[in-house]
Amino acid sequence: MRKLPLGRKAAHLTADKKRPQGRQVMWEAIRAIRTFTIQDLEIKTNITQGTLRTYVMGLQRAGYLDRQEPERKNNRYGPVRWTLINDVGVEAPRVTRDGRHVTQGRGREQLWRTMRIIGQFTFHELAVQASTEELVVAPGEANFYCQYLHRAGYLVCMEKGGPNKAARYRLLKTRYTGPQAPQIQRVRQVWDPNTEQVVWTPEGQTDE
DNA sequence: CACGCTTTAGGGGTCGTGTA
DNA sequence: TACACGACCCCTAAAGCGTG
Repeated sequence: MRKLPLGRKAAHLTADKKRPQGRQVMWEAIRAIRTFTIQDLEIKTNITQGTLRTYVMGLQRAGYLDRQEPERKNNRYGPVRWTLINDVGVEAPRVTRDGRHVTQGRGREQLWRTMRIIGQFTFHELAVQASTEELVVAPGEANFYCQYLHRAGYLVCMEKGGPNKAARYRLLKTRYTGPQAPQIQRVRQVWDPNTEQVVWTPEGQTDE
């Protein structure tokens, strides 16, 4: 039995429905049992204690969990018990191990949401509309995202781009698959986390 | 149980080149 | 000139292991 590869796995691998991964599984288990020890979670999720611990600590520091100090008996401490005190729903909170909320991915989320709201746009317009006080979306980033969503069939081109003129795109209503923004992965394939499908690859086949 | 270290990949962005 | 597009870089999340 060889050790599994270390490190983070690609999104399209971890999103396998049969083996939903990591944070979401832990969060669902926590919501199900409300008060628990790390051992309880380990039994319920089959996830190693170290991984459970990092997430539990992050949740505690971010205010989702309450920690009850272990009782001391026979000079030994019992296991720490944790209680869910801030249940925010089915989506697992994204926190670091020191309790900060993760902001990565917000840019794409804002672009995706904005596309749906404004309907049609050039990448310049999209970047402006998607920008907030906390996070300014760079036009280049909006452009990049548009290109890939166009290839993947989410966007149709209303007017071709040209000199001094950015292409105008429209989001197909039927291709709004859900609130989670499609991701462009390192390998340049487009992954839709809503449908859990690869919707475009550089090799060209987009349909399954 | 807390914490530090390591590894791999994702997110976000810049930059260079080709082109109309 | 401004857009299209690919190559590359930096930071860090996620997951695991080891140690005090």
